[in-house]
Amino acid sequence: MALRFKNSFTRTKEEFRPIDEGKVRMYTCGPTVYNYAHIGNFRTYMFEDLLRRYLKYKGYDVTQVMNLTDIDDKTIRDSQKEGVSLKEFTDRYTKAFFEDIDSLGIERAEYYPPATEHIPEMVVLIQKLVENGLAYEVDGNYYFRISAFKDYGKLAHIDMDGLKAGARVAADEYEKDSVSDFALWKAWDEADGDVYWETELGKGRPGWHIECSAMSMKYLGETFDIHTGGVDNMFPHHENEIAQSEGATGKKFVNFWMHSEYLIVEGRRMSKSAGNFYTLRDLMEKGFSGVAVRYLLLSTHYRQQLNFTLTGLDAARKALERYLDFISNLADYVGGVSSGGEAEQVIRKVKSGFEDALDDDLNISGAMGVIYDFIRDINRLKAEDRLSIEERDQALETIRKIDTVLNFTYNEANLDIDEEIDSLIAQRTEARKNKDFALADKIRDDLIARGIILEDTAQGVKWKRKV
RNA sequence: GGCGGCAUAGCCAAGUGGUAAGGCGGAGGUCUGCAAAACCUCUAUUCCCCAGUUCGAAUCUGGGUGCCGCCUCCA
Repeated sequence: MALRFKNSFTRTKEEFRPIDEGKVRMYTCGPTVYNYAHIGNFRTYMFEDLLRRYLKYKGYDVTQVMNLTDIDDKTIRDSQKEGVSLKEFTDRYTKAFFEDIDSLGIERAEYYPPATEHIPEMVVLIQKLVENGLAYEVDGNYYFRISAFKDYGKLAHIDMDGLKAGARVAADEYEKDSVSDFALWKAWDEADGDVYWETELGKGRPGWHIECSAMSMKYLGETFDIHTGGVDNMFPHHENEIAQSEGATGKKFVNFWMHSEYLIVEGRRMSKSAGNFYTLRDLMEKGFSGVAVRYLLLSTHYRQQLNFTLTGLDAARKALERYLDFISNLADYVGGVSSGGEAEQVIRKVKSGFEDALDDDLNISGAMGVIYDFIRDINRLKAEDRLSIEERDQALETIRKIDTVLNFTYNEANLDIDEEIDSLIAQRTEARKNKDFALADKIRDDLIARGIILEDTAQGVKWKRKV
């Protein structure tokens, strides 16, 4: 089956073909570094991680760019509130962002351009828009003239004439030609303090949308393959990016637009302004691991709203445990007789099922379904001692290949041997030998309280950390 | 007012014309000192409601009900 993605632009599933054979260039809207990112943000980054990992699994050479918005109203406001420089402020949250994506096993993009390091590129782009008659200046502010760009609204399918002139239009934007025109460059005012750039456009700072146009085209070219973000970015942000980019180059900006749905919490919309959000750090403080959060965020299809609950996170943790135990127990399996071709069939089935599902617009639920079928089938052969060493190795190789996409095993490196635990296990083994089960069980319970789970197997005592 | 999405078991969720995947939870069993892990069996006569098309519909059409999102800087 061919790889197909739902293209938000055409609103249909289309076969994916990159511009350059074997290479994919993608731009993923990144964080505004003014706070710890919440799990809704990470839901989107997780979808993008799945996308890039699956593209790599399919053999594509992926170049991904994720911007870091380190200059906007919020970063200025909050850094001033704290009395620290913009740089010091945004550096702190940039660092936190990278720590968090590491905790979640999200693979690094090739480029993380910060907006503040690309002011000259933005200025050039704005000048070009002025030249093309698509931008105008009022008191040092530059705006994009939407009425001059005839395709405006084609991504979000919004008819500008039909827009309700509503209460959400800020009162202080009266100087624009049209309320819908958006800012490309904002002239300095006192509230900006020492945050400004002296440029050919004057003293000021960029608008929000322009950074994505400038930086995406710098690193990926004027036309590239995939652009992603949360659905809320579709309008106006992505619509504006198209207007800015195509208005400047006259070329098609992006071939495939992909948008992830919201994560909601207990059935309600989560947002930074509503204050009902969980950061990754909040969940880790409650004792959940990054990989459990990863499992939850990854295992719901990206175009489906994900209703986050702590109960759901716990269910995800348990399902993940089954997956991890499968791999770990399979690796320890000493082998039995050959299954006579059954294992091979099971392996073939999971490979094709996994790929067919993900080829179909990243249908992760379908993919997880066939993986759990595979786990049960192999475990059954194991239970019947009908899995040879060779077959075991093939099964292991298969699940590990699959795991390059899912990446649920990245915490395994943490399972380093702890001398104290070994010594307690030895004490317990001795107690069991002496039929002192009360002591043996106490040691086991104490370890469980510390997140260490013991299993008595035919090959001896195994231990693992709670995920 | 405009645009769009969703409704499948206690919970999460796949399935877009051929007779309901998978996970969590629950019940019983095998194994075990007891557990854990694993395996086996069971857990939706049915997919929000009504009507229609069809040999056949969770899937298509029409109508209804309920929930949600976007409509100018929120992933």
